[in-house]
Amino acid sequence: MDLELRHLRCLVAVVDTGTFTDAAIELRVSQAAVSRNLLALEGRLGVRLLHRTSRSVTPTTAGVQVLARARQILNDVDELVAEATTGHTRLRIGHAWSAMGRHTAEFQRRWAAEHPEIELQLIRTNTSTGGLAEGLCDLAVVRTHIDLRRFAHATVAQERRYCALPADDPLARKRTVTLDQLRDRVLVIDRRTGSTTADLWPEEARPRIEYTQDVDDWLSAIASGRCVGVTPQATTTQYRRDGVVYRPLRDAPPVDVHLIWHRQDPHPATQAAVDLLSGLYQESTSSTN
Amino acid sequence: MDLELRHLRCLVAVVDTGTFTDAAIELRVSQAAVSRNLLALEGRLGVRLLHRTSRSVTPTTAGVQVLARARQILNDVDELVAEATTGHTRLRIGHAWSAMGRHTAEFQRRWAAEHPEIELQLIRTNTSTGGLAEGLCDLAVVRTHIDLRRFAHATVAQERRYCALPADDPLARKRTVTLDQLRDRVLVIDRRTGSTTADLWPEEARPRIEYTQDVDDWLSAIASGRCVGVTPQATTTQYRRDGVVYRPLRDAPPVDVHLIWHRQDPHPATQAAVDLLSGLYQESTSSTN
DNA sequence: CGAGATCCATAACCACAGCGTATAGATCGC
DNA sequence: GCGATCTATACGCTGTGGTTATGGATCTCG
Repeated sequence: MDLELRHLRCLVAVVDTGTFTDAAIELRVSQAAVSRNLLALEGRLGVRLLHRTSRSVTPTTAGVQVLARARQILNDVDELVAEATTGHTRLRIGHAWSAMGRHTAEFQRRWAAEHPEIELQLIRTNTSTGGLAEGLCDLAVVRTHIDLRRFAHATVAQERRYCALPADDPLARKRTVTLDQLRDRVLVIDRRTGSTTADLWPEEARPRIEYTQDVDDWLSAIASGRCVGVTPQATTTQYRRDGVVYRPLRDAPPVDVHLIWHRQDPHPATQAAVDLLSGLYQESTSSTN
Repeated sequence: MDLELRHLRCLVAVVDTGTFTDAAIELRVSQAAVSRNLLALEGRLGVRLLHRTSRSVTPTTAGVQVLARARQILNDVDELVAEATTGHTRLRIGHAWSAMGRHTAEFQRRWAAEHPEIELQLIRTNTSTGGLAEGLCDLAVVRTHIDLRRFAHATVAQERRYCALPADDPLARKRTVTLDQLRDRVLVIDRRTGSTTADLWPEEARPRIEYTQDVDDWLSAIASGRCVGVTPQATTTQYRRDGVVYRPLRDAPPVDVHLIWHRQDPHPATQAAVDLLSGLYQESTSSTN
């Protein structure tokens, strides 16, 4: 037997109303139907979801878990229906860290002007595909070098890499830094966004490496004076902290900034967004260089 | 007729395989069943989802939209089943902006030590309830003063407000600033996070107000020298930019930091998380004050 | 303490939703 | 224009999910 929405609807109705009987009324079916649907659901999942006492029904630990997801799913289904029936559309753009840099505001302005009927949702993600693989967005702006065969893509910019140093580090007195000067330091890498940073050095001449789980930790590690970091230029204006300074890495290759989207059945507005974003990046590179 | 997962499964199978016939094989039903399920779905939504030519099937504009959501939903259902059958659990904590401040890392460490069986997901959100009302998380850390009757809550900290000034502003030379000194400036408010900022001034003596959609714009507006901003203390270490400096607002009341969660059927680990977080905030206020 | 009320599970039955088979209709390749 | 290939429709039939009825368990209260 396959899991169906019916089962989830029963579950939330029962928990919301507090009894099988009332849930049945709300769902406009008989109490017996509710009972069997829940037994079926519990059987399918292999877990008891509800404590039944003869006076009231409360979810078990597992029930609470399932309940949260079930509510979410039913909500998404409602949204799906609403969106399809009203013809409303939206474009979700995932941007990793600060890959969109300064263009965010201008992009939103122009998009609103050119495509007022399509709602724009900007989603900040830190996964390697900017949420595209997970279906969280229709178009993503990323830096990490992902498998470009999986997605359609456009390379819109190149960014210089910067070195993040403790303010009192001797290297901070220089205007620029080289890879070799970092060789004997401890390099801190943010696991989610810096996965390829280590490859800047040949395998036999790498700094010692530490990992952090998010940007806050990453900054803290550097501010403490213990580590140095490497990051694309655009992030340097956004993630700042006392005790951390940024210097250009003179001899590191630049990072590509890519737009990626689904090769098959792309969101209809994707091409328009790609064009607009490419244009913005284009303008800025030609003017600032 | 109610929408069921069966319909969505048919849709994605058809688009993935490219034909009704192959989709039917994949789903282990007859081709006719697939055909009718899709007609039913289209009927329910009132939109044509697929272009049928006798050679291939491609989704319409509306189809692509629905498809993305359908994939998401089916994925969520799979996760629900997997989670329930394996007994795996997770706790999702939504934190608005930087309301968790410096505690993030330490909290993760301690949680992993004390509850290794419960996966922690930290979700950055900017909605007024930190994603709690939308079902995106089980527990949220927020500053905005929401309707506390809707949720269970605990107040864990109070934060001083700071004023964000252009670096070359005359007020930037002072150590602290007062509300009255900002009265004739332009105050920029981030629409999602600063909804109550304006209330600091009596209605008749308010600065002129401008709104921005996100933090980047907010910082830009101040860096340009055009505006000033007001923000809780914790954000000042995380959102920095050249040309923006922060000064304590001497006479503004502090902001409360709340934990909020669902009053009924809370996630089983919620109480443990509340206790741990409260403890962390407690320690820091007693040590830094 | 026992009668009644209340609630979930089970049983027995039944209708129709949804499936399968067969086929018509449409479109493409050759 | 014929065959191949695809979707839609027609038409029974089966089984799923519904109904009503009832049993068993628990709580309420006289």
